[in-house]
Amino acid sequence: MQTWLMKSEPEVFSIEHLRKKGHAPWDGVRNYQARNFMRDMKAGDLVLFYHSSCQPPGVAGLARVTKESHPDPTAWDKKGDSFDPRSTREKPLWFMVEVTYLETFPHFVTLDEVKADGYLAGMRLTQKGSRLSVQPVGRKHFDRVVALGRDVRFTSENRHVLDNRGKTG
DNA sequence: GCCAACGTTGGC
DNA sequence: GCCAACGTTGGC
Repeated sequence: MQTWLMKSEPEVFSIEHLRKKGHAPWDGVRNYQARNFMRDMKAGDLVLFYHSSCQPPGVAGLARVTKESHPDPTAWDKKGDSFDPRSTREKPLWFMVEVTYLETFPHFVTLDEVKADGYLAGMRLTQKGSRLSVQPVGRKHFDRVVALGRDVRFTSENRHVLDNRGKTG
């Protein structure tokens, strides 16, 4: 099983949208590298759902790949924003996968936290100029982000537990 | 809104 | 195949 990170602008499609729908086509990707990574995805692969172009950006939760790559029909929709006349039904150019909602982290793992975490050094996400909307994540990095996201000690309601440690004793 | 860092396009 | 112009991403 491989692990990945996929970016979405929450104003367009957030993890909350995915939660409500249950599953969704990850369509509209128009970058060759990202497309190639999606082609490598297998059903069952796990995905960090990343919110981009928002304040703050960061990893919001987890999803699972539930359908392997198949032609992206939005490339054929002349009226849509993702239309690409080079993609035909006979020779599709763009592909997509289906992702299914797994969980929203109790703690939203911000990009700043990812950058500051020693275990996460070298993640593609934080490398300069890296803009890929679909990218592989090493298993150790993946597990670390999940651990941060699930650690309720870091949630805003519980932050004082850590902040106040030692102040009274 | 700015702009750095890429990626893509198309003339030559 | 080179590269200038243009488009996009996405943090800031």
